[in-house]
Amino acid sequence: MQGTDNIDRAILSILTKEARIPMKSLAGRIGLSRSATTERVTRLEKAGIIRGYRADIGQLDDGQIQAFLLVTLKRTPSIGVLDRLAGFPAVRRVSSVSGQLDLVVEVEVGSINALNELRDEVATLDNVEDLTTSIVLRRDIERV
Amino acid sequence: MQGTDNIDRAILSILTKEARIPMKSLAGRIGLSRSATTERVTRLEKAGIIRGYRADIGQLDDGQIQAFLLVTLKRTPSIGVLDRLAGFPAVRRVSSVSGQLDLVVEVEVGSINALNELRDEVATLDNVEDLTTSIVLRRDIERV
DNA sequence: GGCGCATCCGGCATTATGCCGGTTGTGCCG
DNA sequence: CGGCACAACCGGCATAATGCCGGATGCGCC
Repeated sequence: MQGTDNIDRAILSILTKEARIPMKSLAGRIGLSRSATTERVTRLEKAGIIRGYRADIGQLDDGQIQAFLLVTLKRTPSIGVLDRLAGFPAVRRVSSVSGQLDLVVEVEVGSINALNELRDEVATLDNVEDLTTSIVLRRDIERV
Repeated sequence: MQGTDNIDRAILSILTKEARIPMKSLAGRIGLSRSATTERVTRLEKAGIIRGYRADIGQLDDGQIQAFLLVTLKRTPSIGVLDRLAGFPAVRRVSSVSGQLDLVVEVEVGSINALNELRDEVATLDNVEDLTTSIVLRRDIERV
């Protein structure tokens, strides 16, 4: 077994845009048999290179808002921390970019509690320098 | 037809975490028949609520870097602009949050050209106020 | 009542998948 | 050199999932 080669990169590139594509079609596009393709994808999944498959949600329901938590950290957070945050039902997306944490949260209007709980959770991180919560109504968001 | 109800929210919640789940399993979890579930998912896709399905890539190859383009815009960009940017092969993710544009790009080490081309493309947007390109090596990123 | 419509269900033909066994190429070592 | 181990590939068959119907049910409305 070796690392990620060009075929794997092609697979990742396609799956990044069409995660629900049948393995047979994926195989056809990259020029391999179905079984070989499935094998590669499985390997990528087990190796943690493919972390999972997510539906890309465009618009939100009117009955919901999106909240953005922008947090400045002293150092890059561990995967464990990010996974814990991502485990919150309200959390849509977590990204971390060199010392900055960016949460995209979906909350029911009227139940800002979920947002506050999450905010508290984030605040307990030992390396938080600054914490900003901005709430943006759906209409202001064209795409997230 | 009506807007997004609780069943749809359940569907979205599951698909957000397991986009490749078979419709049959999804149906079982939300307590509907397979055909009804498929119908709902199809409706969500056509309505643009589900924009697509993406593989969530964890680690990157050692032979690659990630580059982050942080752009400040005068106004929220149109979906067309974002889609055009997302069409670049190197682009992993595009997000836009109330006037701020955030590109996550994957580029081969040594072929910074792809990054520069993208940077130029972004610079042609008519409402760009500020453009910052930061390049972060893989080791600095625990999760994106 | 009777109509239109959204939503649901089950079934059947088609397609995709999981799971094999078998082949090929490559590096290693006696 | 011959043989071995192993990764990576292929095709095939039983099983599972999907696409695509027809038909039931509930609801608002003229």
